[in-house]
Amino acid sequence: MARPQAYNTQQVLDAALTVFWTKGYDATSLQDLLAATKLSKSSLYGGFGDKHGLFLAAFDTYREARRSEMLRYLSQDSARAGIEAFFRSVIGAVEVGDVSRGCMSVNQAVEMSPHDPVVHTRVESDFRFIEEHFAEAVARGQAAGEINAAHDPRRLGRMLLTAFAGFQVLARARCAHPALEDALAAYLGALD
Amino acid sequence: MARPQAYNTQQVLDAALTVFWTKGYDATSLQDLLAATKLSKSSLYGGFGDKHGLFLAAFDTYREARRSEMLRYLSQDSARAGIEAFFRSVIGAVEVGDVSRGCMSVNQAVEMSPHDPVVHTRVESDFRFIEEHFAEAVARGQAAGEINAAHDPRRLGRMLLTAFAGFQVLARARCAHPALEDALAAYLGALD
DNA sequence: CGCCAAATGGACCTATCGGTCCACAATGGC
DNA sequence: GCCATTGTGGACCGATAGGTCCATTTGGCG
Repeated sequence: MARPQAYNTQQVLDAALTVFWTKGYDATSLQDLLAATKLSKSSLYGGFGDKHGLFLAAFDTYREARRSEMLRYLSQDSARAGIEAFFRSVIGAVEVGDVSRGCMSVNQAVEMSPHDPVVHTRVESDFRFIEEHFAEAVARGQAAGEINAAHDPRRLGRMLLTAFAGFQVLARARCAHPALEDALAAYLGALD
Repeated sequence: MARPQAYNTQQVLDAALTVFWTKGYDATSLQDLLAATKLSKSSLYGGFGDKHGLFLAAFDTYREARRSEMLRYLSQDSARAGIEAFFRSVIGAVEVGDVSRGCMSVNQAVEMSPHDPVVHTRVESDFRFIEEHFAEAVARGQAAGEINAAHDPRRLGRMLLTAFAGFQVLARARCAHPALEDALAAYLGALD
């Protein structure tokens, strides 16, 4: 019973996500969101509570998508090649679209995490996830003889996490590809 | 002739800087700035043009201070120890104050650089500065036998730049010290 | 067919946003 | 001591921020 909702929740979240990801939270106005989602104000507030609620919902779909994307890269046969491919995908994302969006978790680590405990928790969780899966990939690479077994996998995982965050910042600032390729080469060398 | 200005420009810039650095550009309101600087609106607009102008002026004092700080660390006798000390200072800044501020250039690479060409230019310049001085320090360390001479200094400089940005992001997100110490150890290992 | 409950459109609200303006205050030169 | 000039306080501005409210629509179920 009752009137069925006229919008597709996932489509709305995707549209909202694009705006939040590109412009950040504060710089995104309700107007921007209404224009992007084609929702009416009441539908937005009825369906998602408020701007912050919509943000969290959109952010969560982003997080989930990015996590599985990372796992897809890392899960290839060669763990070392997986790590390389993952970073190369970050480099490749620099020129997509007119604005480089970087990684939303990194962006939010900078923008909201310091002042918003709810966002902070999510960002922390994302970073832990990244670190752990890097460490696991490193261990796998070591077992396969692709990565120097003298290194502590957790240490390298933590190094790669900082590398990841740094790459995403430089990507958002439209850093030139060669610089990132050079850095990547150095990181891969550090695995030897 | 004419009435003398009642405020100290540098003090005002420092006060404004603290707010912009902590909260970011968009989240900082005129009210915040007037409260922090104790200026009247007309003095602020008369002296700095507008919010954006004040931001740029404050940002520039920040950039200059941070550049010389970096050089101070790197210029010690052992280039390798200088690099280590520099990164350790980033780690040490995590717990200062109630909000971790990170590096304003990194923060602005995320917040404004994608949409603001003027800020973008400054951020790019800062990153180039950091990369170059890392590379130079690496070369110096190689000449002194502290760093493996087989590495390309520019590559390592670029790696350390990504490391720097990553550290600052994690610092702003209040990442725990041990994780950053581990990452630093891995980076230092990569210099061997 | 008619009723109920949820979804919707859009008017409306207050607070605050960044910014302008002008009357007045304060000084150094004459 | 007065004038020219710059600095300052605060009233004022339109635009927009995020958010609420209610009348209307819409569809499934009895």
